[in-house]
Formats: sequence, structure tokens, C-alpha cells
Amino acid sequence: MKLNSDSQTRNMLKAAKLYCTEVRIAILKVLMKTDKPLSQEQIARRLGKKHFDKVTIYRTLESLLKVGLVHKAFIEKRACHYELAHNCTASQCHPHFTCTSCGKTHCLTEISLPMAKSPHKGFVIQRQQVRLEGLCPACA
Amino acid sequence: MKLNSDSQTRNMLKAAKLYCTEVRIAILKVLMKTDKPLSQEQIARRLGKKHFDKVTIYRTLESLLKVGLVHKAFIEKRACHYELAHNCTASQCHPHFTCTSCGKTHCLTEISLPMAKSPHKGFVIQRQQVRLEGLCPACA
DNA sequence: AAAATATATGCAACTTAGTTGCATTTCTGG
DNA sequence: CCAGAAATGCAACTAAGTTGCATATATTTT
Ligand SMILES: [Mn+2]
Ligand SMILES: [Mn+2]
Ligand SMILES: [Zn+2]
Ligand SMILES: [Zn+2]
Repeated sequence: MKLNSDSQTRNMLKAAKLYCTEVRIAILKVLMKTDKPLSQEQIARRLGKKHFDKVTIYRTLESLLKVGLVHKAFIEKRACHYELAHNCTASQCHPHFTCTSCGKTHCLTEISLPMAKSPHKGFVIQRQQVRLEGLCPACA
Repeated sequence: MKLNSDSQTRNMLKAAKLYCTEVRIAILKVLMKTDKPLSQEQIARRLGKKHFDKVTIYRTLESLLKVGLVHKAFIEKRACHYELAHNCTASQCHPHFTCTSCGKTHCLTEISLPMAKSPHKGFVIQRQQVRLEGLCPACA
């Protein structure tokens, strides 16, 4: 179990040509165990006893971002939120829904909108991000 | 001219039941004269000689937001950016495009994507925001 | 038009999220 | 196991925004 997800994350890092360090493995595991984007603070909390400096966490997320293992989610919160970049295409990630009542954010992986078409040509649209807001099932 | 836009902004404020104060009028005028969302800092700079405390600018934007005269644009920058809320529907504003090369942001008022449909019912989608990125005409 | 009241403003201090420089530690390929 | 490359921790710093409170301005009432 533990060994398993350990070797899985090690392989992800190896494939991305990143050093396999404790904090990278630990953060990848945290992100694999959740279904929504997390902030630095939330990640630190979920790392529990394993304490890493917040600078290290930010730099780790940065390195995972750069190789594309992780994405920044497009949600209207003060802090950046990060998630694994699995099943996102280069041009579009799934939309994120934030409930205006309880504030919780959900990944709506089942939805995808058609890509916007450039208005006048001249604009080359490479990526599109969609944010939704309204009421979640619990609050509706 | 000056009197004209002065009375225009005064009317907007009056209709919204907000006190007509110097800073509110000045900020509305700044936002009317631009075609892209501005941060607190950019607004302050454009106010030029008229100096207002940044707290006042933030509180002013907050009051204009609350009555719906202004919107927050959803763009991936550290600071919040604000724009007049004209020609936005309740459920959807125009998309904002940010160039990955020069960093400039443009309002693509001609585009509108179909509203996302809720995946399982339970989610009530009330508002949708779209962010685009790629190359602007100048950089493509 | 003055007084009363409601609301807005400025200032100082504070918070939150993230960044930078640099000395030390940990990884990896050989 | 070693050398060099890369990652980490700590302290100090920055950027963006917020809070409390005394003062000033706008509106309403008289
Ligand atoms: Mn997601
Ligand atoms: Mn706009
Ligand atoms: Zn909810
Ligand atoms: Zn450009």
C-alpha cells in the first residue's frame, strides 16, 4: 500500500526528471488523496507530522507545476490552489464550481465547454479556464 | 464635458443609493475611460494628482461592487482587477484574454460561450467566468 | 441654512500569501 | 562512496489587502 503509492509517485518524478525528495513524494500523495484543489496551507496541514517549511512547499509546487504534474486551479480565492493535472488537456482543464453559500469548491470533471473561437484573428487562443459559481447540492 | 461625465457618474451613484463622493466619482470616471480591468494600484496612478488613501480606494471599489456598478475581472494576476459592469449579464461576463508573451489583458467582449449545464442535478449554476490565454495580435 | 444623522475617509497598525538570498543538506550518476 | 547538481530551511522581505478608530463629508430633517 504505502510502498505502492511511494513507487508510483517516484515514477512520476523520475519520468519528469525531478529529484525524488521526501517533500515532493509527500505532496504528490496528498494531492492524489484529495478530489479538490488545495492551498499551500491546506497541503501543509495535511502533511501532518511531516513538517516542511512553507518556502519549500511553494518551491515544490513550483517544480511540479513546471513539469506539468500539477496545475493551478482557477478559483476566486485569495490563495492559489493546486491539484494534480491528470485528465486535463493542454488547452482546457475541467471547470471548478464554488458554492456561494458554503464556499466549498468542487471539480466538475464531467463538464467541458467548447473552446472559444478567436474574435478577430490576431488572437491565438491556447488555453481556456472556466469557473462556475452557484449553489452546491448540499446548499441548494 | 467634465460637467457632463460628472453628472453621469453622479446619476449612477444616486440610482445605486450611494453617497456622491469625490473618490467614487473619480474612480468611476477612471473606469469609464479605460477598456481593461485595473488594479487598485493602476487606479491610484490614473487618479494622478488626486490622492486618496489605498484603504479608501479599496472601500470605494467594495461599495461599487456591492451595488453592481463594478465587477471583479477574473484574471490570473496577484492583485484583483476591477472594471465597469456594463454589458455583462447576471450569469456571465465577457471572457478576459491574457497574453502569455507580453502579459497584457484584453476584454473579449465579442465572445460568449454557452452556459455550462449542471452535471448531476444538485448543482445550481448561477454564474460562469471564462479566462483565455495565448498570444495577442501584437505578439502572435 | 443649521443641526442632526448617516456614511465615508485617512491614518497607523496588522494580516495573509508569497518571495529572495544564502548557508546547509540531500540526491543522483559515475 | 564521491563530486557536483539540486533541494531545503531559516530569516528577512514584499505585495495586496484588512481593521479599528478618530475625523471629515454628504444627506436629511427642522
Ligand atoms: Mn479540479
Ligand atoms: Mn473586461
Ligand atoms: Zn454549498
Ligand atoms: Zn502579447
